[in-house]
Amino acid sequence: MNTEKRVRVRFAPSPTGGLHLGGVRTVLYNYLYAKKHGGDFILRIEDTDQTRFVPGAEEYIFDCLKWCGLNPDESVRNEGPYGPYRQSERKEKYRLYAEELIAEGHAYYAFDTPEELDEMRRKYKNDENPQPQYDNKVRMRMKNSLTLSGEDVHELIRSNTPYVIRIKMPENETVSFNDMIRGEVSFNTSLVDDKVLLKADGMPTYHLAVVVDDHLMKISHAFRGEEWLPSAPVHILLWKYLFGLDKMPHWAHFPLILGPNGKLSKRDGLKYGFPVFAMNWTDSKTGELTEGFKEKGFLPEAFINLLALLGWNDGTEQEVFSIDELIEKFSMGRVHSAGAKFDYEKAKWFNHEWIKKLDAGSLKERVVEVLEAKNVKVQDEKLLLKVIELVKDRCTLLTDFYEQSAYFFKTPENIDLSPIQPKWNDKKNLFFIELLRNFELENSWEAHQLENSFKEIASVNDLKPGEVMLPLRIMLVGGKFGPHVFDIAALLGKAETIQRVKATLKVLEGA
RNA sequence: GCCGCGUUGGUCAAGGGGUUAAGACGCAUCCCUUUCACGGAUGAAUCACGGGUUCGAUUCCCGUACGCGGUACCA
Repeated sequence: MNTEKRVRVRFAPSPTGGLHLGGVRTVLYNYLYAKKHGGDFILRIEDTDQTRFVPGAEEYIFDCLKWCGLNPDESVRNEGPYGPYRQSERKEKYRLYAEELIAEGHAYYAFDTPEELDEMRRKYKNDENPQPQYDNKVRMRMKNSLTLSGEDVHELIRSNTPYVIRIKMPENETVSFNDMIRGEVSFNTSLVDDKVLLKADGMPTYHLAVVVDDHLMKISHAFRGEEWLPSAPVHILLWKYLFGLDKMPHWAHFPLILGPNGKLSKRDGLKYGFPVFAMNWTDSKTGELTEGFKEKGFLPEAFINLLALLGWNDGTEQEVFSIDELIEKFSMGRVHSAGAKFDYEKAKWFNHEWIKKLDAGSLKERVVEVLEAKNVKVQDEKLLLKVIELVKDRCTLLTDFYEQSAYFFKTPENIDLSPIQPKWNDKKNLFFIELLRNFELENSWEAHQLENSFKEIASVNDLKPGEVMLPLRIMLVGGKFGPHVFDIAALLGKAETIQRVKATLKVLEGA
């Protein structure tokens, strides 16, 4: 195997819809590995299935990667020397290799129609073999260049009979390779089917394309999800036949990210109320919107962090990592081999940690976005920064900034009086009238000063400060939450504070 | 069915022949706080099972069970 070549890794999604958590983690591990080793991260679009073309899906993938900060070094948007980076545009390249395999006896033409394939499956299906494969046991009974005469084959091709090219899996050989995460993995070739390499429309299947492109693009390390492990022997053999095992990239198959039942799916998200895609995705056919982590209020820093730790850790107790720390500390050897169940509670914890960790300046723009989406206008940036600093500890998702800070920028529409109304009395009313008078005379308008005079007036009125602090909070905030009341009043300013107290007092008096 | 990969608290997990089997999330209780959080403390909760190997297995080997993945002219 090539050990000294420049590190080049690739993420090869098929642009068919939303970009899944597991997909982003695959991107991340590829990216981290590339950056750690000073290599290249390539994005290759696997769009060989024309029936599954989804408009906008490719752009969406770029948007997601951009949001995550995992931009490729080479892609359809940033071509390197190994383009094109879209497989549909490389169509012509694959046939040659498929023909080469046939010439060497490693593949064959197959003319079986879909109906004939169905029939074969029906015929051989039984309890012992519920899903018959097109393999060494049946290939000699099918319509292909192994069973037909050379003349017949030529004639069929000449008459434009649709055909595919299948790999001819050897019988009873052991194919093994060394997976960077799992160690040696081996397969008996008799149990693997004769996968289609080139489809009737002339497009390659994933199996051919991945090998050819990894070779042509000089990929040094091929990383992908565990769902690909069963077809690895096909890829290994293709490497052996076409380019030589010594040129083959190093492999690693990442553990799956599981949902409550099996491989995490879009459905799980819907069912259990958490996002599965990186960003919002709208199905163009059904119009169905699937919510993304971004829109749910996740920071990309946290999203990356949580994904990195789902299947990997650095062996210490550290859990919060910046992307630079991840690049520094990542190693394939510490990636788990077992699947990890996604835990949304823990995901939120990561986000909370990142909100607490980031300073107001770095949070600013994203908070403005949240507020403006809810029609809260922010004019005063200095105020905004102070507000963020004051409330960020109590925001788990970015969207929480709305509830936690909107009242600084506009008078609350709903004042929840239920916690104070039952205990409201003349004594408290008098207190607030006096407090208001005091506020009017106050010059410094600073939290400590406000608190001191508040307590003084309370004791003069024979009230415990606690009895009137909650009412003040509700008058200013609208509910039982938020930072220290006097910090709130200080930031609200004299005029606004007085106005809010007056307004609510009026309601309470009227009741 | 067959093939492959897995299996440490509910979840993420460290550890890997001798440990009181870390830590985190979540949960519970308490402290702090006259709100809600943050923070701090404490607690409940784990090596799937059976055989080996060994003086000694959670750790190594083999089975079994279970889970997941694959079994398409989809990736």
